[in-house]
Amino acid sequence: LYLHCLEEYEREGKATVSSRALAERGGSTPAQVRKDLSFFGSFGRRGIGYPVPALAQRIRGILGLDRRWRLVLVGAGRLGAALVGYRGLAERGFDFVAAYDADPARIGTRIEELTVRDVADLDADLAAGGADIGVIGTPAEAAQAIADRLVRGGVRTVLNFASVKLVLPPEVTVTNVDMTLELETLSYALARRRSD
Amino acid sequence: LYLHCLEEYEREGKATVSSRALAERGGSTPAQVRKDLSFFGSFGRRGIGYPVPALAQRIRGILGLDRRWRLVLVGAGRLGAALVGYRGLAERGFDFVAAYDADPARIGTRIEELTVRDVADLDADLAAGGADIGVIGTPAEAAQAIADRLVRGGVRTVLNFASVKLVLPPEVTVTNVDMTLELETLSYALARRRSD
DNA sequence: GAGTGTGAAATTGTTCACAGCG
DNA sequence: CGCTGTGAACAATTTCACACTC
Repeated sequence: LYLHCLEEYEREGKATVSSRALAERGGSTPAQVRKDLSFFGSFGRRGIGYPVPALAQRIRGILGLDRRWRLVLVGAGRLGAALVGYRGLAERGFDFVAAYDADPARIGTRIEELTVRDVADLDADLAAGGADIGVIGTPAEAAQAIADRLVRGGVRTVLNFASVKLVLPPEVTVTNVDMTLELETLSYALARRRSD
Repeated sequence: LYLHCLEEYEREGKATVSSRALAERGGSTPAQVRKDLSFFGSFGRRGIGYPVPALAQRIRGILGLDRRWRLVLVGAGRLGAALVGYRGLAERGFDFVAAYDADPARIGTRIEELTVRDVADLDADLAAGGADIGVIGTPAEAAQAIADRLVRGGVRTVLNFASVKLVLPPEVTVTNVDMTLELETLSYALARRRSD
């Protein structure tokens, strides 16, 4: 989040920014900003603030955004296609190198520069040339089996859009994006409002 | 999350479930489960556990999932189309009642049963028949202006897929889903692994 | 005996406030 | 004088442990 704010300031041409300014943009507090940033080192100058481009570059390094990562998509439905087509990801260093599906109607179709491959090829492909991040866009029922195959193929990081908690070894990092859950949270906010 | 676990147990036909079992499925701890559930009341029986269907129904009520909510989509790109087409949302009580876009090439096209309308009609449509939740699938640059118009039209709950922090009055509940942010988090996990 | 509900203890996270530097 | 970096105070959350019930 700090990086996103810093990049805004970069575009505005600001040379330095104070913890107070960062906090206002990021929805935080000045003390919180200073504590968070100090975890990784002393980037600011007293009396001046934080140097915008240098700190942005530093955070990019910390986050590993100074290199490119190889992504494979499994489940090339509309959501998957939306992701592959999203230019913002390539700009940030995330390259989709393959897309897979189990549906014969989808296999062979093109999404941007990728041709959708048969999910049966997944294991062999992973063995041939690895991937850094596996993106799961399959229905919930298929997600766990696909995740297991990704991990067996050497993938240690998974972005999961299926609405199930994946059970994977602890060395695998999983991030879940579950629209159902998000909407249920909003539903709770709406329900609260009505009864108050 | 507890509701999702309970529904799994419901499908399996289990009549009761212990805090320990819920914790294992949900990736939590037994004490945490008991504290969380006790916030809303005493649902369990000592020595037995929690009654699965009754508790699920109770949580649905708490979350407001015992009624239907009206959603409008603004920004009918691939992501938006994927959301409108996702059957899981209708099953949970979330109905898309309209979709809008600014691109003349998209206006008039169909997404499932919806015809994409001109975003210029948004304000009048909201005045005519309200919506509960606004879903923003526009590019980042357009998101704030659309959010303002949604709020002026009476929407008090927003699901935002654009990669910007929306500034809105405090009575409006915003949930952000930002793939870029999620992938950056995974990038950090990958970068950490390499340097350890 | 199994398992909830809950105060009290332990831990974790946030805010304060100020010394110290540019 | 403005603003960071940080220990100390404070607040929130999680875990413990046990009385109580089925």
